[in-house]
Amino acid sequence: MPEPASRRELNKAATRQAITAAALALLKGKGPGNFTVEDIADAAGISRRTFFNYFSSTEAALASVTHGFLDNALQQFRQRPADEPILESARAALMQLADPMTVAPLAELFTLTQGNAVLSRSELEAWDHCTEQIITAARERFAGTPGTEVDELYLRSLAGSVIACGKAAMDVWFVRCGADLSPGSLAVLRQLLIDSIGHLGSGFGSPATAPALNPGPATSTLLKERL
Amino acid sequence: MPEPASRRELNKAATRQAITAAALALLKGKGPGNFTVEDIADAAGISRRTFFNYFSSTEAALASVTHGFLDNALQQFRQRPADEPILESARAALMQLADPMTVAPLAELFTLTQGNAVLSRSELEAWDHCTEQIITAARERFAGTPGTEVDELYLRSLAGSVIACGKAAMDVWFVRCGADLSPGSLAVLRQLLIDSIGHLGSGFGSPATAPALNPGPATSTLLKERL
DNA sequence: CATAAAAGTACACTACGTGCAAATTTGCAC
DNA sequence: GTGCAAATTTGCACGTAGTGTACTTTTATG
Repeated sequence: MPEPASRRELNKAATRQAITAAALALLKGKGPGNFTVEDIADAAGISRRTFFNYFSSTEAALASVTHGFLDNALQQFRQRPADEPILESARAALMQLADPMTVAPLAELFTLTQGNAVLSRSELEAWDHCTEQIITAARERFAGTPGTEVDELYLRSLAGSVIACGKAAMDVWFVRCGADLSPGSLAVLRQLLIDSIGHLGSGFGSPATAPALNPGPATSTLLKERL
Repeated sequence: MPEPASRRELNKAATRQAITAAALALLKGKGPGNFTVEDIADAAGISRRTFFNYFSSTEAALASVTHGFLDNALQQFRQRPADEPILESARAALMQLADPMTVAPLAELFTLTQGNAVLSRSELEAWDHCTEQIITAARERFAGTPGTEVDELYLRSLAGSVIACGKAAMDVWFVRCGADLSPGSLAVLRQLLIDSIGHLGSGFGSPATAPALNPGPATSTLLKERL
């Protein structure tokens, strides 16, 4: 699909973009809960009704940021070689999240919604949606191996755990570095993602105490797949 | 706290119970989205305004079922011995969920809300809330070991993964057994919970194909803790 | 240019959630 | 049981959310 860029598609994409931009601007300017759908519509130059043609709620409009963010990782996961250990694929996909351009909007959104129950609810939904898609992707991958039936429990446990680890890494990163997008901060995020998947790969058998000044071994000894 | 049972407390608890019961009855009778807060209030014998004194929304009233369900497991987790391998504690806590009395309301709720986006959103929130509480509980446990600093990433990854595995087991169970609460069905759930935590404990290293007719080894070889 | 389809808009309507003040119930002392 | 203070319920009003519907504008196509 190189050129589905008809005028209509472009307009819709532009409108959609205008809405999320307006919503983010209002969130930054007035704080969560202090603006209405009508405010967003006015700022985006559309009618209130049209807003609802694009998003079912204010939170949905803001959650589109997270969706885009996670879709990015999912896309990475899908194009990993099928014979690669699945945790390695997950690690590679999550690593994509540490890209400045990618995390920037999410980091901003995260700092603005911290501590707001209503908004973080939509965030949860986005992560869950991503989990479902990973389950689908992983199922398709394993289905490629003929003669063996796919273990639904394995799939769902694995996908859920991977997402949980990614989320944990993001959470710890935000707490530790705030919205800092400097190379050093992103390196921290990358390491956190590696370590969380590492913990997962080692069955959480390592001690629960921080390696502190010795980040090396935690990442080097973990991803020893059994296949 | 053996007797905080003043008249006021009892009345409030009764009202709260009446609300959730009315909400569940309406959910069963009319289906999700086909009844209003006013309907619930009428059925519970209170005013619409009073409903909102107890719950912030219809979904919140229904999610209280899930909260009670998960609080049960959390309570189990808290009273496990502190020197026990943490995954074993998690397994024991999750095992509590396979009790007929405990799962019954959740199973009913689950079948009624299957495929309803609005309602499952509140369910997600409940699971996430439980995750946060497990993180707190686990942090307190590890903090008991002096001289060692607690690794936030380990904590959050672990708690998130455990919850994800519990959720995965429940999902698979519902798909496989529906709302069946027979001893056999509960045995299946118990085994699913054991297996999911087993996968987690072994770092998801076992092949992704179902053991099929050989359920034994999957559970016996997994929980080999490294401590 | 004609015309059909797609997208945006105006309007009306139900329901949600909350602040507020009046009314009712409960706990407690006398 | 009477009086009184605190807790709880209730009715009312208000702004906002979300949706159905019919109407207008924009875009694609011949």
